Amino acid sequence: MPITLQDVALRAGVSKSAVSRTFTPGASVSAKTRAKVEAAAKELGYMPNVLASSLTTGRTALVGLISNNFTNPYFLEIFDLFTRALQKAELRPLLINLSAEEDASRSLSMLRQYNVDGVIVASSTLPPEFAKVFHDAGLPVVHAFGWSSEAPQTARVSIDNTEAGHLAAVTLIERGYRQVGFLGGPQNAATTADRLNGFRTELASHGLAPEVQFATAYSYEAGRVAMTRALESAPEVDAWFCGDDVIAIGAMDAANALGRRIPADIGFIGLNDMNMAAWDRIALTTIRQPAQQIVATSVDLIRQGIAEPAMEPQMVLLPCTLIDRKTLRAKP
Amino acid sequence: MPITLQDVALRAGVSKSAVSRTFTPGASVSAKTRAKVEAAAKELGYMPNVLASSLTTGRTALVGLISNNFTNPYFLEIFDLFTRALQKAELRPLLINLSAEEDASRSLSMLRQYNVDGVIVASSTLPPEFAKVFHDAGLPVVHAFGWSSEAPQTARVSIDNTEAGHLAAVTLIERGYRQVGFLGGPQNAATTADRLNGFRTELASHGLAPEVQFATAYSYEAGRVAMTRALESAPEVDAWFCGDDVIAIGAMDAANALGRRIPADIGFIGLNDMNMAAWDRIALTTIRQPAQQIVATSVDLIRQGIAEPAMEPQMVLLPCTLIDRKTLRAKP
DNA sequence: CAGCATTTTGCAACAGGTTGCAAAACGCGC
DNA sequence: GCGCGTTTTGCAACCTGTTGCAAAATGCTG
Repeated sequence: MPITLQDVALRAGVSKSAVSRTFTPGASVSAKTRAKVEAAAKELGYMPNVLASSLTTGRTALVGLISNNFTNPYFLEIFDLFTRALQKAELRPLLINLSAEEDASRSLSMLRQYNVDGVIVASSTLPPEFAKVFHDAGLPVVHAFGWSSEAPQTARVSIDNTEAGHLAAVTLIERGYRQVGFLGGPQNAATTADRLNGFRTELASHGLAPEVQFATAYSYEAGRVAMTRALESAPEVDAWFCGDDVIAIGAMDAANALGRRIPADIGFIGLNDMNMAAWDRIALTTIRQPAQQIVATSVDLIRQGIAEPAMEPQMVLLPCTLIDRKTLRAKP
Repeated sequence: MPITLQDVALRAGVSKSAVSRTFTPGASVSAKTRAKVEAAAKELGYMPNVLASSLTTGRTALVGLISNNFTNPYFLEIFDLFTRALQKAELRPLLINLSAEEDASRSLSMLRQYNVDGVIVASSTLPPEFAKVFHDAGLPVVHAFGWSSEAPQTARVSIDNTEAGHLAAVTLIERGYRQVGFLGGPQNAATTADRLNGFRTELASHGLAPEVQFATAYSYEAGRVAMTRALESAPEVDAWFCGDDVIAIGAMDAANALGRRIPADIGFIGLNDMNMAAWDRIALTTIRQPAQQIVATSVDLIRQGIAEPAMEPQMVLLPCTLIDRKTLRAKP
């Protein structure tokens, strides 16, 4: 049914090789042949079959895009950025949703079956070891948004989470808060430990120690239930650093529901700076991850990894910045 | 490098065909051969190469998932549902982001190059004609969330938008609103006209006519600017039906910014019922689209389309329901 | 125009599978 | 053990492109 190389060759009166070479950048074809082939191809509406050519070239331009963050609106922004960046790089994202999948290793075999050129893991809750599996299978991989300081050596790009924790602590202290809390994302998330660490060390240098709680997921509900519990068990805390904006929103709604006003009675600072954080009714003071840069860098790294498989996996840390809105009281 | 059919055949002491047949459901292999092959395959860690087999079978299990709604959080829920449903059906989503792409037709050629088995268009702003292009190219296609009553005949699944408009009008009237407005999504969106139509006819039967406005996109900002303008030009309107939840949120923030209280001074009803609509600080009264069913049906239709390409494209309309929260005053 | 270097071309093998067909093996009744 | 119908098996061709290699064509110099 569809037009093949053969058809075009026949039509143009040349060999299959000539046609193939016309569509292979850098191959040796005379201008005359090229013209004939292109004319024939156009007439017939020919498109080379990527899959067939992948057989010999070993390249599919397919990239596995793996995530399990489908309840956190921030990741819609991330997917938007990733798909655009990949498209610009002429790479095609094969999207894998690991939210419900217990058996993550199956995704490896699936991606191998499709001969993907590389894999991007966009998640902070998938363990770094997960990314390593691809690396060990000889597949270029980069882990975005999932840095942990003690993770194995796969390429990754993220903010410096220790630094983020530090920044949160500095900010809270500067605003005069002394009884502070840490409401982290899932305890097993790669990033949580570093954030807590940075937060703790900075507080310690002021002789303070945080109340520590964890939400069970990066979601509104998880933030809400964790904060409802926390307000019970540690009512004295007057400012919380939340490991994620959506958790922060859930937490704030929990606080409001218990009659606490923000920021008059209790302050909140989030992390991510998703678009929604700027909405009037949210107006969340938060630490911004440079999502655009993280994504651009990740795609760059994956391209390098594809072009130069022997290369050492690179790890890049990007800086984060404070975005001041209305959920923390002003500097005294 | 990777293990091939050949390797397994050699190892198991059988022919290539025997190995191939072992991995082809329904093919004729004796239990003994199958056992030998499976053992050998396991030892070597063999996985069939889908791409190679696609050459002869013409099947890739790849499905193009096309959208341009990457700023509306509702669509993260949609992507979550789609990826899961597709995965369950053993289909792989090749994700295409058309947000920035002016030349939509390029996606057709790209998807053809990858030999996708089918295409799902998940968008209300891509014109029905866009879906038709795939249909005309002989590719099974279903258009989800983009029904328009006068669209060409491609398979599609959606709520009955006329009915949704009707339901919104009935609800507003029942609550005693008489000066009502319609703040639609983009004017060219497939669904907008039907919604307005249903809304209008029901109002007309009560001798009323709505103020009509359109947002330029399905986004918070678009809703906000449209409502800021509308509150200026039609301050007398005391309840708005918004063509989308996120537009409604932007609109409500605009109203609040101008000092109007919700629902005391002005009421809002949205459409979609995204998870976020239930958040305390939003608590949006809205019309729920049965997203789960729309997705499940779409995936079903695409499977049918793949299995039985000659089949007539089906069109299914699902019912929507009112979810009452706090942005409309109670029944008098 | 011959002679030589360079570029272009087609052939055939190959990538990793699938499948129609005929031959081989099997199962079973007698 | 034989004959017959079924099932299983392997061969070889094929799916759509790519590529090494040698032959053919071209360009250039003298």
